[in-house]
Amino acid sequence: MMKELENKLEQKEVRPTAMRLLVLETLQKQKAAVSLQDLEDTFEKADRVTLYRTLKTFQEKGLIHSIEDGTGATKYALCQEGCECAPEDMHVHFFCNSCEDTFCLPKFKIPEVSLPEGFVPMETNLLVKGVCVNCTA
Amino acid sequence: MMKELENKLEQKEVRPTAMRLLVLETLQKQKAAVSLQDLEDTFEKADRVTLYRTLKTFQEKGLIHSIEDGTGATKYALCQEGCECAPEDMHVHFFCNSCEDTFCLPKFKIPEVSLPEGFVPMETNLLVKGVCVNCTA
DNA sequence: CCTAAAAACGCAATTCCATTGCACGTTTTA
DNA sequence: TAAAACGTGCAATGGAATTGCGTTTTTAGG
Repeated sequence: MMKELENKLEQKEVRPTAMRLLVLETLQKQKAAVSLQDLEDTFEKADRVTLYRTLKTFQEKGLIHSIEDGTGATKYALCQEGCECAPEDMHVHFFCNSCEDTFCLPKFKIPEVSLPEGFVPMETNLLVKGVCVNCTA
Repeated sequence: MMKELENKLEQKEVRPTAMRLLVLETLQKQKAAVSLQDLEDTFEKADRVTLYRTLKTFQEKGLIHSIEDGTGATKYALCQEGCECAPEDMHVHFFCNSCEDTFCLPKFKIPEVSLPEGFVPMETNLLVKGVCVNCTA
């Protein structure tokens, strides 16, 4: 199983260190996006900066993407299957006002947006706030 | 002219102090959204906190709205005519990667987004990043 | 196998932005 | 006009992101 994680890292040209494997494993388990603080809480022994740089590396290599959900803390999420984390492949993020979790909704594409003359779009982020499926019950 | 500004404030139940009139006047002149830092640079004599609270008041009273453009600093913009700054009246914001200005595009509505079963949307923010009309030349 | 170079890590410290507490002056209102 | 409410300025705090640098670990070459 660790082998799978190793492969995943190596495919993206990220050297599979112990720390990185653990972080990747954790990210895979999550249903919601995680913040740096969340990771710190998960790995109490690990250094904040190491985790920070791990996330940064993952992001640069296209393993994860970051999300600004308005809470002030950046959240991170692995892209699910089918999502390349590429700018063109834009999906929706949902922030739950109740549980304050942020979800990545790769299956729900952002509709085309019309812009004024001369504005050239490169990437698009759509953040929907509301109540998530776990909190509507 | 100052009278107009005064009226605008009073209509929103904001008492027209000297500082507030100046800030409002400045905001009206802007084509792009401004940050607290921008205001500090404009009014070097004014206190950061006063400007901060002025913006906060304006926002609470519905004169302006805030924008998170991913730069870390919150930007603020007056709503143009026709925009009520209400959650339902959602418009697009455009961040220029070149000049790093953020524009409010009230004429361009956010298309309806479909969400998974059980997710209830309440407000929506669409941030498009790219190159603005001033930088495409 | 050994060593030099490169990469990752850990700790300390800094920066940037947002926010709060409190004292003081001004405006409103009873 | 006195009390209360409000606005302003200064000092200080807090949270998150980020950098510097020395140490450890890993990699690649001899």
